[in-house]
Amino acid sequence: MKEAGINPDVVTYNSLIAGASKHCLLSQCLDLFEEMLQKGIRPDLWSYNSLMHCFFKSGEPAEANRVFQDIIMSNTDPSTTTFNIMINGHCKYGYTENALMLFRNLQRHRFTPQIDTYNILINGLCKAGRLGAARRILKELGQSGHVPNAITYTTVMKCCFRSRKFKQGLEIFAEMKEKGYTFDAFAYCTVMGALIKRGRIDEASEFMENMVRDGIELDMVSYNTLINMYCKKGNLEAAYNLLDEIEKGGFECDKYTHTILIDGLCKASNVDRAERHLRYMNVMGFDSNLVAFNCLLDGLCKAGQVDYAMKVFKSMELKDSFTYSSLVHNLCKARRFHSASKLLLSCLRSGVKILRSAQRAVLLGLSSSGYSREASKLRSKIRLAKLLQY
DNA sequence: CTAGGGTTAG
Repeated sequence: MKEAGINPDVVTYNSLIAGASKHCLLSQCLDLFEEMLQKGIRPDLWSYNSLMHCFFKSGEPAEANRVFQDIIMSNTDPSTTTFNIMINGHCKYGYTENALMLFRNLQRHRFTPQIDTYNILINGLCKAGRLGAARRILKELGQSGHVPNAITYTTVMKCCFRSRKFKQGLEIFAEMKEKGYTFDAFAYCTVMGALIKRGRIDEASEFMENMVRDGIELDMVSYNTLINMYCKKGNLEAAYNLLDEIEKGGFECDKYTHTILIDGLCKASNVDRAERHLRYMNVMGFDSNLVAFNCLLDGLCKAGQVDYAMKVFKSMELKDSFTYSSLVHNLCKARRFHSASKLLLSCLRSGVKILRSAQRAVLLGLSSSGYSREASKLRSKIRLAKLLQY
């Protein structure tokens, strides 16, 4: 455009900023913004909305909030999208109270929330584990005169599966069908994912067939679900064949694809190949391989290579509660109760949440192998940590 | 040109 002598305008810059935001390129977002100002092009609400979104996506909620304040203080009126981005961002970073407050403020003013806003809030509350609040908003949605759409249904269904209300989730799916909602890949993948997790592979298979019969084109998430299905069946050959097909079709495998395969290889007792695959993943430079590492760690332990697993564990730069819970469990299984206890203590000190079942395994292991004094010491430390949390 | 639902691990 520059070479052709066409001057970029605000829409040009907004498009670029949106693109950068989509790929989490915060510094490019800011550069574009700066460039725009230097050229004397005034950013509009779209620019600010995108910038806010980019800050949220890049883990800078405080900065996003600052942009929001700027919008409010300036002469530009925020749009519903502005509020939607804020509500979503607040929930994502655990500020569900702020999200709810913003929502209530909207209701008090001239913005009647649209179905999209309800969906965003319900989803945010569900993911933050605030099911009661989510249920209340869902009820309000019903009373508001808006009709829940496919997104609402998928959101609530996913929420049921997450909170282990499996039957209720399937009922929502049935209700969706009954009411004549068209199923898309989102709804199908939600249900298939839940079925696969519970080992009901054949049923998941049937859903996949239905999906194809419905004429829904498979996207990368659907392919990942299918690969996961093959892996859970133990058919790694089929999974790898599909991988080739996907790439021939012009799709690009993502971190989910590779993580699913790594877990599949571990579960098929092929830990060596899993480790090679993880190394390949690292060479490819995926933004996050934490889940893949967690899978490998578990696989190594289950294959009896606990020492090596500990070495890998120490080399990891990123760890989460999955890492610790699974390692503590596996150490107990290997009857290494003192190592498990040490690891559990480090979690208590750093505030990393760890499964209660893993904690119980350590306590039980210590006391049953003649270390009841250590067990009771650990028990009181667990209690203390719990008290300090609040 | 902006937001929102789906796929992975203990």
